[in-house]
Amino acid sequence: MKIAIVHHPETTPKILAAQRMSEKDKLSSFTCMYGGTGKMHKDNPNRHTIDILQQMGEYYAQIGVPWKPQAYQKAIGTLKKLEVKIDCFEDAIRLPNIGTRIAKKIEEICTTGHLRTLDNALADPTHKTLQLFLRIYGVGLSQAHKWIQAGHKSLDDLLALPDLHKNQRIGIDHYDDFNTRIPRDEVTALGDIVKKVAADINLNVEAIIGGSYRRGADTSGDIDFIITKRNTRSSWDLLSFLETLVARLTCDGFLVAALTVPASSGSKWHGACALPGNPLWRRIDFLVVPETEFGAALLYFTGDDIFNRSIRLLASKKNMRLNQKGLYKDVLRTFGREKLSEGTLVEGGDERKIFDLLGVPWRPPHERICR
DNA sequence: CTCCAGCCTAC
DNA sequence: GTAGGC
DNA sequence: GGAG
Ligand SMILES: O=c1ccn([C@H]2C[C@H](O)[C@@H](COP(=O)(O)OP(=O)(O)OP(=O)(O)O)O2)c(=O)[nH]1
Ligand SMILES: [Mg+2]
Repeated sequence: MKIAIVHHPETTPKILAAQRMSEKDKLSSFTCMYGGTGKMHKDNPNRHTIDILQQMGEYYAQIGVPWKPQAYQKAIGTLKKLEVKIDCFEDAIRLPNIGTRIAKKIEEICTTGHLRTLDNALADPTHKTLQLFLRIYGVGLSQAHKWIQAGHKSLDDLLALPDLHKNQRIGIDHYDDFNTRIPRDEVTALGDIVKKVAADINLNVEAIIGGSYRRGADTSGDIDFIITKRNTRSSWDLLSFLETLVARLTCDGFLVAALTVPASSGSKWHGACALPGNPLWRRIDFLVVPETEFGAALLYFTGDDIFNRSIRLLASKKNMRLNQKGLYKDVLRTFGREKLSEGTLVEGGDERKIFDLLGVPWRPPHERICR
């Protein structure tokens, strides 16, 4: 029995528990295996570190550095679960998803309160403009950087450009709308309108709101519908319904723009809508799926995106493949993990069965918040 | 040193 | 083929 | 940038 031994921080039970997550079974490195509720204690002792690392990751994403943003996201995920403050390199380096580079940064944040790398980055005068442009729907890194390079500084500058894409123009015209979160009650109200019209067209159709709403969020970035119909076996069986639905909702003045529409093989309609009497345009998505693909589609459209990527990666490690249509087995891949064969469908209809088949404990939607 | 999800539409 | 998006 |  050890007595009177001074406890080094890294030997506290909480840190040991976190270390254990990374060792042993490799499965625990998949965030889909334990999920998350997105709720971090407001008194999380690492909140300042998390905030700075978040900004660092966002910065790398904005300048287009590949993978670093995801790496920061994972490191942040680790810190969010801790109840103990990590303030030195030695403690940080022991944690899963935190290596030497981020451990150093954690120490710098805790001793100086900030990160010089980040301060320098944010001091760049074009950075604010970059952020402005990147929040335009239909504008990504490539376009935003080209416009900056060309000296553009404001949304008005951009509106004068002759070669704006259709959606980029809409994105600029409705810049504030699309960057305004939608309160949960409004999502419910928008949902009721769609459900009513859908039922009026065909009583065998069901419309479910997925996305962040299904995960229980109090505000959403957009509204995501999964639309299905009894006794259907291909999304092709629902395309005529989708056309009718869109036509009716457009006629009613509810749908105000189409952003992307499905090709003959497609199943997703993306556009904008507005509540009567509310000038704000909201982005809206319809995913039409046959009964046989409902579970996989629900899983996909419930997300979050990090959860999806994690569970799909897990599937691929088991020689399977998960997409919005189903779970497939015996998928052949190259040494570079590139898909060579489709594999054979094992399950598409039932969300729970997909979890089971992958050995992932069932997570209700509100426990699939991994960012 | 290699891998990091998987798919769709617009241009 | 590339960009942007879910 | 981290894991394997
Ligand atoms: O890169 C992505 C983006 C989204 N999705 C899935 C998960 C996500 O939950 C769903 C709907 O996408 P959306 O962009 O609407 O995200 P959200 O989770 O609904 O959040 P928000 O409140 O911002 O709409 O599509 C992915 O699988 N990969
Ligand atoms: Mg959404």
